[in-house]
Amino acid sequence: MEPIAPITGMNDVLPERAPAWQHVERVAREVFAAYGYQEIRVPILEQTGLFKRAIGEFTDIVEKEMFSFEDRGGDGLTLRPEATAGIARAAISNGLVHNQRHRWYTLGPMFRGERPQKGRYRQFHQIDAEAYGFEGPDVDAELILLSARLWKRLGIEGLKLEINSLGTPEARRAYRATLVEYFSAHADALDADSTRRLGGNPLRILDSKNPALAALIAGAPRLTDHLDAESRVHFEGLCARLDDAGVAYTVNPRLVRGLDYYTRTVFEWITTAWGAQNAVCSGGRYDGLVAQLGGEHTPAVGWALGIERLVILMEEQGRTVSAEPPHVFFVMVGAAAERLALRLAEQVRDAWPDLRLETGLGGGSFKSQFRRADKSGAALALVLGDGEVERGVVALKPLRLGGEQEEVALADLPARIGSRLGLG
RNA sequence: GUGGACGUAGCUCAGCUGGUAGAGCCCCGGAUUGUGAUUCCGGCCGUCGUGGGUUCGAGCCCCAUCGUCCACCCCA
Repeated sequence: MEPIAPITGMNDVLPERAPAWQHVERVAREVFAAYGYQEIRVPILEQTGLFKRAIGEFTDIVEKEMFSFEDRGGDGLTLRPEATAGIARAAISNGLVHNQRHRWYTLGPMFRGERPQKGRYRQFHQIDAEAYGFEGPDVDAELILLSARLWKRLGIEGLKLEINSLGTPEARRAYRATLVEYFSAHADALDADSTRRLGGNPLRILDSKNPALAALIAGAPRLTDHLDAESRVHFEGLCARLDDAGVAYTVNPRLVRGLDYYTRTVFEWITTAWGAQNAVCSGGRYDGLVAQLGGEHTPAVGWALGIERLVILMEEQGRTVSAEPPHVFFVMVGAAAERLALRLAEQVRDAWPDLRLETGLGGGSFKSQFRRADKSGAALALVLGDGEVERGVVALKPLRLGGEQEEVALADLPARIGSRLGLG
């Protein structure tokens, strides 16, 4: 039989690495709770039209990266490539945008059909923060502070914050026209990628990593010079609050984002440790999105971080997280011992609900079961063989505790385990 | 979509200028017959990614194909 292969770019998170994921998710939930953000869960599948409308028809994501298909009724469905569109849709569907304010987070898988490489996968996982109904730069600042706290809690170092403002859609449109004019005048100097972008998303030319274009880009008209007055005030408000909080940042006038829905604030937390896949967390404001999806005009802002990238970063910085070993490993040799041991194990678990007790299922000699007991990292071994069964006792052998091996009567087992391990 | 590397036991890898496969780890058993990490001994494990071709003979050469990784692009 041929084994069935996994799907390209879709990875298994094995038990060895799962504790790191759990840690990231647990800390994130705690930090969100500390700021009053509530969890919202939305479907992984949405109508294809939602993403086209939200993200933009001419973005790379929509043009060539979405996993789209028709269901049996002929409806066009798409595995979500990002979380914001679905959440904005859910807010509208559930009547949560009228005169209301919400701070939410969600977490889960996203799908984009790109070529996989380090830190980039076809199924990847994001933690996503969203705030609806807040107009001012205070929420922009809060979201950034929240993320900064997350890095601190996770012990991640070396992330740099870059921020920028794209202004209102009108200001952005005007700037875009200026930019097209500028780059068209120097069309012969552009490389292939930038020429392609000139028609679709000229702002992205500013983001080019091609050193040959550096001078040309440096001479391009600046977005910050074309900001409308209100957006400027908004941006200054954000900067002031970041200054107040002592969060270091760089204003990067070339920072634009790949998704069409951003307005005003955009930001990225980037790592200098990698090459191109350097964005660990990024987001911005999308005041027009809810209206664009058919809801009442509602200001909104949020960010998303990539769990895979965070976990890689933590590993590279030596912050590994491993599973909690069992407290107790039950060595049981012989048919009678095995049956009695399973019964006793249940009694112990009844007495100590938080105790981690692993049994030597599958049998094996004393030697091999003790080897497993040692490998499991358990502090204490329970030993049950024919001799103990006859005597009506269980042997307790400390593996990573002081003290001697002892035999205890069956009825005393839970209490004795508790006192050897120093449990409540 | 483009470019570059690599695909040998469950895992990490070795295999010289082509002569029908090795090590370590893991797992199992043993070292006075019921007690873990170390040490020693033994055991288990492979159609060398797949399909063609060249050759007396290919893991080593050629072609194709699939897959993985890295980079570009894009993004989390």
